Amino acid sequence: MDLNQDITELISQNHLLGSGSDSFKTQLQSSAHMHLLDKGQILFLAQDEADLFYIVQKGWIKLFRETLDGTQAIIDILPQQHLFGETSIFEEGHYPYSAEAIEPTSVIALPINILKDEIESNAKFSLAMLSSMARYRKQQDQEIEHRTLQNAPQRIGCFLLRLVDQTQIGPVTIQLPYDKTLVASRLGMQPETFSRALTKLKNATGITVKGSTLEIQNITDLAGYACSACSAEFPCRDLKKGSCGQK
Amino acid sequence: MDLNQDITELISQNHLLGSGSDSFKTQLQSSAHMHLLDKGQILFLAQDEADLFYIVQKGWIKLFRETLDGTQAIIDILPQQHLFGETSIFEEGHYPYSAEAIEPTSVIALPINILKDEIESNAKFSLAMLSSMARYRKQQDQEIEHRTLQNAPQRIGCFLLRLVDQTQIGPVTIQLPYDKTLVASRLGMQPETFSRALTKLKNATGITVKGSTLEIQNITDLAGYACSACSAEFPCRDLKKGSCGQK
DNA sequence: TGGCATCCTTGATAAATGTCAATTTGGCAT
DNA sequence: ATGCCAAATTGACATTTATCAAGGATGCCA
Repeated sequence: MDLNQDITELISQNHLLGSGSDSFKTQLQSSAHMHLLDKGQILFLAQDEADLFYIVQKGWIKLFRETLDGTQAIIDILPQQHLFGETSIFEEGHYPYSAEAIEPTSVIALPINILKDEIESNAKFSLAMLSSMARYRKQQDQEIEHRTLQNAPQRIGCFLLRLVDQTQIGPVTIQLPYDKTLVASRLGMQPETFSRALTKLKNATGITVKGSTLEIQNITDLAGYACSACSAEFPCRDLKKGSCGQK
Repeated sequence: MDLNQDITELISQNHLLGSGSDSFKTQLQSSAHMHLLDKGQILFLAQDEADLFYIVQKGWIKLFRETLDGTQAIIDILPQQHLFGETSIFEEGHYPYSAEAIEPTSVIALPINILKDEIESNAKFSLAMLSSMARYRKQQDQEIEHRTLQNAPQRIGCFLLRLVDQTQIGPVTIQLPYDKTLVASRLGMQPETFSRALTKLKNATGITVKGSTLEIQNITDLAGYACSACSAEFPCRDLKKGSCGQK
């Protein structure tokens, strides 16, 4: 069947899950379920009891937390292939964030117990988990640094640089992966600030913007502008891999 | 000897190292060296080759990274007992940050290979490492949220709350652990902003300030002020443990 | 094709934070 | 005690970002 085929691939292609034992992968596969989510649909809320973890099969998942008055802090916006919800293993069985589909999205639900057992019984796998956590941690460190040192236009520039093949030289055309409003909140700023900051970035680096399609004339110029307020040297090789890490 | 005594205790009391095998601890102990650092002395720089990791024995260690123009982003300021430098295991053997003593400080240097071997050979230990990383990760998530949602006075309030026993009710006297300038940079703001924000906090919550000694009249008021812009409910039990996590 | 909802942009203004400069304070060593 | 140095505060001002309000663009569905 097509579905099983897909799930098998998703599991084995995932950096973390793929490094598990065969029996682990078989077990996962046989208990996997696909969930279809509408745009805006909530998959789970922070503090919910966590029996399942997920892989994004298609679409995008927004992870966030919110204060009592409803203000949201976006933790991340995950593309295909990404794992999420698995850290509840270390959170006494509760999700540490809420998850919502930002467009029609399908996810694969997998029992978290199977993962937990594999971590505890397969030393090699727990090392893989460690290195996956380490990669994530590095990303978070970078994120904090960016929020501290970069202004709005620079954060946008940095975001764009991660969307492109950084070894390329010539002009590149890229597509924003989701709404500008979402990019804004992903970068911790208001939509209005994003809009104005993008204009500034345009004037400073010569990129062109048409809707959600951007053209970078000169990657080096963009990097010079964005990365001057960052401790990581360009190209950000760490981040390229990091951005495919697991949640 | 006193020194060996101390090191033995430091190692066994550390949440992570203490969970290692006996031979691991013996090995660590026999290759441990004490380093004395003056105020302002650099222990290592980001990107340095990492053969050693450290425990703070006495004093404070500032972890930071800086951009080309010398602007610093403080990652953390570590008190006694804290581990640091160990994540270079996952960074191809290079330190991901620089470390500096902010006052006369002694640290214990330990060979990172011993740690690496223990992680790879002792499954139980690698689980402990995992949970230590998970705790840290949670802290980082919180940190990002705070920077996104809290303003300067609230961040200060939150910082103060973590210095006190949050279950207490009556007035509490606390001592800032280090310079206000450092607290400011730890919270990602300028010294001037810190000073003014502390005045605001004073007016809003009735705390009193005399030099580096603060008195909180009513913890609940302070929490109401600071935690209203935070997704974690007060008291922040996660953070209390988290703040003793490893680096 | 028209209409509608959503997203995006822009303007005006306010609030928060950063920057620079000038004092003031407080601790420490002589 | 005195003087000195670093830390802290305060004022004036610039910059950045947020907020509120209005108008324009875009895409989708009937």
